[in-house]
Formats: sequence, structure tokens, C-alpha cells
Amino acid sequence: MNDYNILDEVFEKFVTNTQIFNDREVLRHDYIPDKLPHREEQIKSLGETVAPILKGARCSNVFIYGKTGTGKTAVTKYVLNHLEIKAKGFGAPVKVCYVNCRLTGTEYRVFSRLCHSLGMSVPFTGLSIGEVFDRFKKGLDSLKVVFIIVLDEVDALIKSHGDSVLYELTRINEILSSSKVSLVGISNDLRLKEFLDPRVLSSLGEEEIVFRPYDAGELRNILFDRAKLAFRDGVLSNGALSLCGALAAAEHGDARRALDLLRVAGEVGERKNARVIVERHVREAEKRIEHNRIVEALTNLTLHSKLVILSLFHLSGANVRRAITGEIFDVYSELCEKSGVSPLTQRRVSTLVNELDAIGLLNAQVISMGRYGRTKKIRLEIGRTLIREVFAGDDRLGRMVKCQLKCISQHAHCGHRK
DNA sequence: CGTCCACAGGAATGACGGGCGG
DNA sequence: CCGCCCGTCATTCCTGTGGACG
Repeated sequence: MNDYNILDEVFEKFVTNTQIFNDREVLRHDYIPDKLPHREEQIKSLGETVAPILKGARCSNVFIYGKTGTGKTAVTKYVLNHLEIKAKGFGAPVKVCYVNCRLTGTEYRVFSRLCHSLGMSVPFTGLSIGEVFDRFKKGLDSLKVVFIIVLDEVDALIKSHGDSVLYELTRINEILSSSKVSLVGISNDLRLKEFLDPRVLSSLGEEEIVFRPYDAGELRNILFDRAKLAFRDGVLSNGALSLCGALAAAEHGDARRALDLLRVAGEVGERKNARVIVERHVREAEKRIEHNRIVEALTNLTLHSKLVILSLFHLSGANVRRAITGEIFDVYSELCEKSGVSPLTQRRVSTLVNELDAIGLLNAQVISMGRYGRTKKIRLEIGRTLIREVFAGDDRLGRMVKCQLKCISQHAHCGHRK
């Protein structure tokens, strides 16, 4: 019953504690503000491109480039929201569908999302892609609208599944008789063009908009606007605000990052009963975000990926030298044997290493040791204590963390490298 | 200057669980 | 219930290769 009192206290405190935040929702990155500072040019440009829709015409396909947190998604949603409202006024038949390709994942699911947005139900799986596409075409044509498809983070889809989705969609207008489709592709990768079929490129690249990263001053302005709504008056110090901007600017002008820093800094201060949010809280927020990111990534790994991390953990024990693929695989095999798991092939482990590299839990670099072959030098990117902490929760892995390995690397010659 | 190591990483293929339409 | 197709994970087989060594 004591527990309940404690919990009551926590909840009570949370509800009554309005010293810091006014409305923290404003700092979430899916929040779209009424005003997008420093993006007037892009808004205008996209607006001009889609304007023909109001007259019932199809608009040019657009390709939007820019790194994460440069406002691509926000601007697109902002412009298209306004377009829809205007279109209603004009009686123009417009429909917009927003698809995040990275979250959606596969070609099949992209088409099924498109179908859902037209009000058609499609099974999770079971149909051929062609069948789903046919249904989509049929359903769309019967609606007699101009359909705007926003493919956000389309680069992720293309890199893993090729450009066939884009190819189908760019050709769809040739088949439709009473509806039209316009595409808006959003990419984080500026080199995406290199992956595309020239036919797709010519059709999709009708119009291009580039989003430059924000600099520290611009980030500061953005934060300032949001902070006015999010925080109570006088709670946020100038120094903290600037620091958020500066830290995010150093990272490639990522506004999302800046907003996260600001929100978490607020939460840190709130928990400490601070009256004012200062630089110290931002610094702590930075650490906390990184910590959370890693813990989450680590916990969500599959068993085998965890074992790979653990192998690296063992290898990087006393001396901090990097491990190579062969060593990792040896240790990994031994760990599998000890825990009674059947090991994967080296080929598979190699792609697991690449995936872990992409997440940022480790760093893998292909190097040549000349006579002694070509391999990958692999280094842990995260603290050992953190690994111990996270894996301790799992009793099998916890034991693996502590266990001593007999494995001696047969790759002694790699020490020849200076 | 050619050799040859220790892999990288692409392609083809298969097993598997899920889910359709008929 | 069957036959078919999906995505995912994994294996097998394979060709490619940077550069120290001889």
C-alpha cells in the first residue's frame, strides 16, 4: 500500500507540475507548426508545382532531397494540407496519400497502404503484388480524382527492394482513364539518382527541390518559435536554447535533433524540479538520448546479433585493438556452442555485422592486409558497461558476458600490421 | 611484378509461417 | 482443403580484390 502512495505521489506530481512545460506536444517532430521559418522558398516552390491540381490537372512529379531534419516532411505535409483545404473550396477532386517507405518496408505493403487510403481493404499478405496493384488501379480509376502519392524516405525502399515500385507508379497514368496520379518522392540520400533506372528518373525528376541543412542561427530561430509555445514564460534560458541549436547544427543541421534535445532537456529539468532550463540540462539530455538509443537498439536485436556483439565484447577485452571477421566468427561459434544455439554461417554473420554497422553499434571497415588477405576491421562503438547492463537482464546472455573463452585466435599474423 | 591470402559481398535457392481465392 | 504467392531468414556457391610478400 506504500507502493500506491509512492505512485500516487509521482502521478500527482506529474499532473500538477506545470512549472516547466506549457504544451510539450509542440516539441515532437511530427507536430506541424503554423509557420515554418527559413523554408519559405521551398514552400513556394512546392506550392507552385502542385497548384495545377486546383484546376483538376495533374501536376509534375517532384523529387525532394535533403538530409534528415531539414524539414522535408514538414514542408510537404504543410503544403499538401493547405492544398487539400483549398481544393475543397474549389471543388477540385484531390486525394493525398502519405507513405513512409522505410516504416512500410516492402513493395507489397506500399501498394496495400495505397489501397487502404482509397478505402479498399487488402489482406496483409497472400496476394501477388500484381494483384494488389491491379486492385489499386481499378479502385483509383473509379474514384475519378487526382491522387497525390507522397513517398517519404523512398531511398530506403529503393536500396532494399529496387525501383520497381517507382517504375510502376510513374507509368500508371498511361493506364488510368479517369483518374490521375502525381508523385512526390522524398529522399534523405542525395545520391539516390545513381540507383534509379533512367526511365524512372526522367519521369520523376520533372521537378526537384533541395533542402539545405539549417545553420545554428536558423535552428535557434526554429527552436525559439516552438519554445514559446512549449515552455512557460521565462523557464528556458537563452544559453540552453543556443546550445541546442549549436549541437544540432554541428551534426548536419538536424532540426529534429534540436527539438529532441530541447524536449528532453525540459524533461530532465522537470524531474529535478529546476526552475530554469540551463546548459547543464541540455548536456544531460544529449547523454540521455544517446543512452536510450543504444539501449533500445541493443534490446531489440535478434539473438544472433546479440551474440555477435558479445563476441566483439570479449575480443575487445583487455587490449582495445579491433577485431577482424575471422576472429569474430571463431568467438561467435564458441559462444553458440556454449549456449546450445546452432551457429549461422560466416556469410550470414558478415551481413549481421554490416547491419550492426548501419545501426551504429559497431564500426566495420574493409581493409586489406596484403599477403594476409582482405577482411573487415571491426570495433565496438558503445561502452562495455552498457552492454553488461543490458545483457544482464537475460540470464543466458548474462552468463555469456561473464564466461571465459578458450578461443585463441589463429590470425596472429594480423599483428604484423603496424 | 605476379602471387595469393582471407575474406567481401552478389546471386540463386530453399525452408517457413501467413494468408489469400476458389 | 488445395495450390499459390508473399516476405523473411538463412545457406550454398560463387567471383572479385587490395596490397604485402617473395
